[in-house]
Amino acid sequence: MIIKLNTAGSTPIYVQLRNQIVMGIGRGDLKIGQGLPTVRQMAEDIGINMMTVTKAYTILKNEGFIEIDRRHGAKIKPTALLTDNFSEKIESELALLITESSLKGIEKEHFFKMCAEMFDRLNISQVAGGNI
Amino acid sequence: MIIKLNTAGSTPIYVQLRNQIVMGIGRGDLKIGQGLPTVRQMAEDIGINMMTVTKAYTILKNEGFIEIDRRHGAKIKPTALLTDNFSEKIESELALLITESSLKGIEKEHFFKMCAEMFDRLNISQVAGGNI
DNA sequence: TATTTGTATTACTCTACATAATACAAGTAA
DNA sequence: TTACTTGTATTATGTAGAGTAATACAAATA
Repeated sequence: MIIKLNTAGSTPIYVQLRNQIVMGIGRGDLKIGQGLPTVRQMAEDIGINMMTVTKAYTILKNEGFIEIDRRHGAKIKPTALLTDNFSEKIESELALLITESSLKGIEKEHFFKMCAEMFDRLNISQVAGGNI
Repeated sequence: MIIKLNTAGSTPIYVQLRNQIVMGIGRGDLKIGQGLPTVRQMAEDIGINMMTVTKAYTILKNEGFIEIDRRHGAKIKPTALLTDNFSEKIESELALLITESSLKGIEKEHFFKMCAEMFDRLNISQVAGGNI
């Protein structure tokens, strides 16, 4: 999968990497059960420090999106458990986004249309022959 | 309006203040045409530095949510202009939020229900006798 | 046994955040 | 005019996070 980082922006690299992996799973570029590159390999591939990759992987592990096993490496997990924390995070971010959109004149119908398209574009899939 | 800040968290104070003001407009606590407290007053009210308030106000001004006039102070603007930048920001954040939600097992229908409730809760209103 | 893995530690530089103390021009109100 | 308030700007300081770099180590693999 191709990782695009914006080192000029203010968003931390480990956050960008974490988000790109999440989006990669959503698009189907990364499949459930598929292994991620090792922290050293990923660091070399995208030209950043190993510890920065570790930080992103650790967050993804804590969020339940991947599991890390020394024997099998990092793997994409099936549907992650929805915790109260994560639920609150999603709701508060969504509320802010909807308020901003509305203040900017985006109609409810248009917003829903955008959401529908994004949902339809999702392609969460499993790796061929994967035993989940 | 009541401003709640979480100084323990990692979100910068000026970002929290900016978000709270946006949400305040959306809820109707702050009405279009209404004046915001001066930077010095706001700083004193919520117990932070004047420059931190200035930072939040400047962002809101650049985003088109308020206008600052030395003669009239800071005022909430009517519907802000939707720029390409802001449109892209909303779309990318929404895409990430939808992907995360879906990976966490939140169904499309449930997501739409949340959105609908949030839209219905909005109460963007004008100040009484305000000449916009 | 040699290698790879995730993880941990320490040290260092750089930047952002927040506060503090002033200062000043523009506008307001006495 | 004078005194005050306003938004804005500057400089300095302390703290914390981000990112890199160089190692180190136990667990697992080949």
